[in-house]
Amino acid sequence: MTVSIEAGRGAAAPGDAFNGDCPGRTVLNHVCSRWGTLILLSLRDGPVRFSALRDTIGGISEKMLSQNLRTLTRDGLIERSVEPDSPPKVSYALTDLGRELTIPLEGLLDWIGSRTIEVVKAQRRHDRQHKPGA
Amino acid sequence: MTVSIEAGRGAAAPGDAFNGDCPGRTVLNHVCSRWGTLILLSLRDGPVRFSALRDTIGGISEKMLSQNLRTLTRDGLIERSVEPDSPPKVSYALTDLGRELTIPLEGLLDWIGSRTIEVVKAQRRHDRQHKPGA
DNA sequence: CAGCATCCAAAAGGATACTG
DNA sequence: CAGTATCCTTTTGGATGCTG
Repeated sequence: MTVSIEAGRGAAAPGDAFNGDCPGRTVLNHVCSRWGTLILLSLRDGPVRFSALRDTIGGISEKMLSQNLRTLTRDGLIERSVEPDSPPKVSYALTDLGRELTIPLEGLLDWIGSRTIEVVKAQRRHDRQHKPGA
Repeated sequence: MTVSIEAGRGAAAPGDAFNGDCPGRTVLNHVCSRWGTLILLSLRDGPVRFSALRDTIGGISEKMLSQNLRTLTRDGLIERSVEPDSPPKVSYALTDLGRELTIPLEGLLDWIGSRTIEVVKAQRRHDRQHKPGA
């Protein structure tokens, strides 16, 4: 089995995302999930409240938002804080760990912002060539 | 309903990943899917054959590999080429568009490689505090 | 307001069998 | 080798209703 482990080391690198059994894969899946990236990026400019997140991220349900928020909090990437008011005010913010992560994520977002048009063109080109319709 | 488009702007930016209806969201989902990121990153060092990809990406099934490969090809991010041999040799390579994308993606992978340990620690800390067992 | 629980629909994903 | 097709399981996600 091609599980080449760094000579001598007792364990495979935990951060190896290519290895389906490594924690790194789990982290990748949390961060790079349907909603994870958008949630993290929504927090770039400071703490944001639950309802604001829901409004910022088009199409997310409260259930999914809540669920992802819990996962990312557990991962130490974001932090939850409650102001004991009535009605309650809960906001979420990036931790230092999470903030590091937004650097490549922002690069990804920027790329999408500028290159999506190219992708759409490619899709159309592809569809024309492969569905020579009648 | 509630399709509030940012007032003032003539059209919603196609690349706005925060908007659930924009092509940018679709692109984000293709790139940042369970397998998309790993496939793209597997192609960093040049063309790779189907079976090699399957072996590199731990846990992926042939079905998912094939499916994602088709999607990313349609998006213009990777390119499929066949050497007409018997048995056939098919390989996949990044396009210029796809290569740009690997820059932030690589940043993400690097972060995972170096910070996964911190994430695991955070998870354990969290679990200890929230499951005060007995 | 922020959220969890429940129920149900839809999509992703895996195993297997089969083709050029 | 490099897939496709089919079937079936698992996961994801949404709608709704209820709490502090």
